[in-house]
Amino acid sequence: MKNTISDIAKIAGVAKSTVSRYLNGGSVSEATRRKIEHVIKETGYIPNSFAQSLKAKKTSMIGAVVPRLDSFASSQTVTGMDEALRESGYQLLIINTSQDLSREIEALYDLARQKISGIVLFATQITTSHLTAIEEIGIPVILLGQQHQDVHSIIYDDFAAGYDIGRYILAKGHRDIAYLGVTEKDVAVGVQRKLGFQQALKEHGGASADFYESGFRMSAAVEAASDILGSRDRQPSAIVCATDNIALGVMKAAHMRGIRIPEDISVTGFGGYDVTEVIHPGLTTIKYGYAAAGRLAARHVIKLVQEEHVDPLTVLSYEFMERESVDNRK
Amino acid sequence: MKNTISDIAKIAGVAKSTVSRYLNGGSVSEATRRKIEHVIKETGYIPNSFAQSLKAKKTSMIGAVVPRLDSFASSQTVTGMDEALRESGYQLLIINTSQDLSREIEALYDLARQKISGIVLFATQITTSHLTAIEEIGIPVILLGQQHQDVHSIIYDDFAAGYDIGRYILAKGHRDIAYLGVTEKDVAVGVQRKLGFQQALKEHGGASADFYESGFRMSAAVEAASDILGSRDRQPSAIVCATDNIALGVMKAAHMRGIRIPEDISVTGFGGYDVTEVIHPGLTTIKYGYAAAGRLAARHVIKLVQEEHVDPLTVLSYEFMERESVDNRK
DNA sequence: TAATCAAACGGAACCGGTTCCAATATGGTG
DNA sequence: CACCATATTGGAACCGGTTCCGTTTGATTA
Repeated sequence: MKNTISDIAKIAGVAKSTVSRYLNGGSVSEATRRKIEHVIKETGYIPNSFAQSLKAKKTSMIGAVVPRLDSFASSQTVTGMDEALRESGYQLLIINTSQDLSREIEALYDLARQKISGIVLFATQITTSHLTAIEEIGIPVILLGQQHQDVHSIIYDDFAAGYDIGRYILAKGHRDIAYLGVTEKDVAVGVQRKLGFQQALKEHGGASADFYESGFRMSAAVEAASDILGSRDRQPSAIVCATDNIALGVMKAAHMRGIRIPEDISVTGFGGYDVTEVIHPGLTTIKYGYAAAGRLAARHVIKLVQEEHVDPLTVLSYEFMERESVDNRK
Repeated sequence: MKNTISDIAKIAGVAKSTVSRYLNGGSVSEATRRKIEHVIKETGYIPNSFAQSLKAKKTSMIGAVVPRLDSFASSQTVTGMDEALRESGYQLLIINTSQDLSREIEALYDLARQKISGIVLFATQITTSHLTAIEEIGIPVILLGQQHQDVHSIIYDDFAAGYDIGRYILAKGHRDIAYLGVTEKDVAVGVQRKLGFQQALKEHGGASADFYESGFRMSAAVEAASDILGSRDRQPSAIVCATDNIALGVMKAAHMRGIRIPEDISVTGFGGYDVTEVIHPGLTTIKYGYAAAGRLAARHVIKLVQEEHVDPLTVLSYEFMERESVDNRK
């Protein structure tokens, strides 16, 4: 049972061009329409989409290149993208790079080979390899989470968010602060948030902060936090964390040492993961609209595919979520 | 700049069959090899994978049909699948159905159209439409999370897990128990876990349980829990929840009412989400190996594609995670 | 030196659709 | 009834690769 369009045509006693017309809404008489319909139902014929795309020279697929799937931010964003794409008749093809930069490049070429119409790149760093790849494949690309002047970008306002967190912590009276960040290779998370925070610190004056670095995973944060909490010299009264995951790690480390939050030490996060709301105490954090960002990225990339105008840079806003993890400095 | 294999051939001054041979490791002389290599580098030629798959009549893609992406279980499982597939040279195509059963059916046909080699279906319910679709598309399918005699299945041992939880709660001295479950349409989560729990109850004797139903989302669980905790008649000393999300909802509801866990009431979950470990108190729960399940599903589907033997049913084991959310009944 | 053989290569068919174009059928009009 | 516009249909070319087959070339061997 091969079931190609020629088979259908033969059985129905018509030319395959007629079957094709039937399938694509061309002019077909009522009589043959019924014949063909019957044969198709009978045989369970499913058109081969390769042959179609080969002729059409394109697909209705949009690629998403993500560093990891099992994070709150990624999965929310991807879900948002998927919704928006489906509404517009596009299909999403997700490529997970497991945080391997070289695989991001591979992914770009891979998607080009598959004649994907557009790509959303969940970026952490933009290297020259990225730029040449984007250039070479000749497919519209949207950068999500990082910006570059040569590529359409959608970013979160990490600087402003960091600034807000800084102001808030200072307004709560904290003067000895630990900032637990991540690698500066990640411009948005590692640099911008910290810069915003430092700006607040500078404007305020009279407060000092020590800067530490941790990995993105919670276990790394637990370790880093243990170092901070365990040192015998002056303890910070607040720990500002570059991500919610890190903040959760800090809270766990604190709890293991019998340090109470927020009575003994205050903690803040970044991201607005769902769990930050349900845990006790609730984590004060910055909430980004990941799903909305995904939908926006989808809409942008579709516009680019259709050669409509898209602003080269979109800055997304955020929400400040004040919960219970920050106390007034005694 | 079209850059088809014919263009390359023309520029290099050879036949396109020669270029094809060059690309696929056929016999090509050193001289022409260099010529072609040079032209390809020069033009940035990328072969069109449609044309390839059209001829090959298949792809190296495996589809995953998932009800939602933004859940811990799905994203972990998908990540595991992705890893295993990549190792074997397959690519993963994820289709998110947003918990819409009819879209699962669509997805199956969609994947068939795209000549996907195999499918892993993250199932919640198996209807006859599912079975006819699976039958009709003629592509190997693995059911993950639910079982059916006619389809290769991988399931978690939900019955045994429910039984273990029941025994544990009873051993801790609880006699008035509330079971907060989900719809029985979901055989694995809604039925099996409950049956296991009831079995433990029956074997033990002398304890009673009230059964409630909630949705899967945390907000639904908060509401359901509020009903249980708010009723004036006899309060249960323990609430057994069918998922971790529901347990988290219960914990939140309890906290909002000033009810302490585990001092005033004990709580258990199912699933083993990461957060259950970091929250306070840690949630006693059943931990499933989602990533491992994903990898296994990938291996199974690959075997099916290669027409090797696969056991029709694989039952995965689990880990009992005893934490702090259950106390001895006073 | 002639016969033999393998490597290298070109040409053509094929995968399964879509679409253009020309041929035929249909129907309405004067 | 002849004529013309329109609807329907079949045939063939094409999309961009792969592969089979037959020919050419150069080297090896008798």
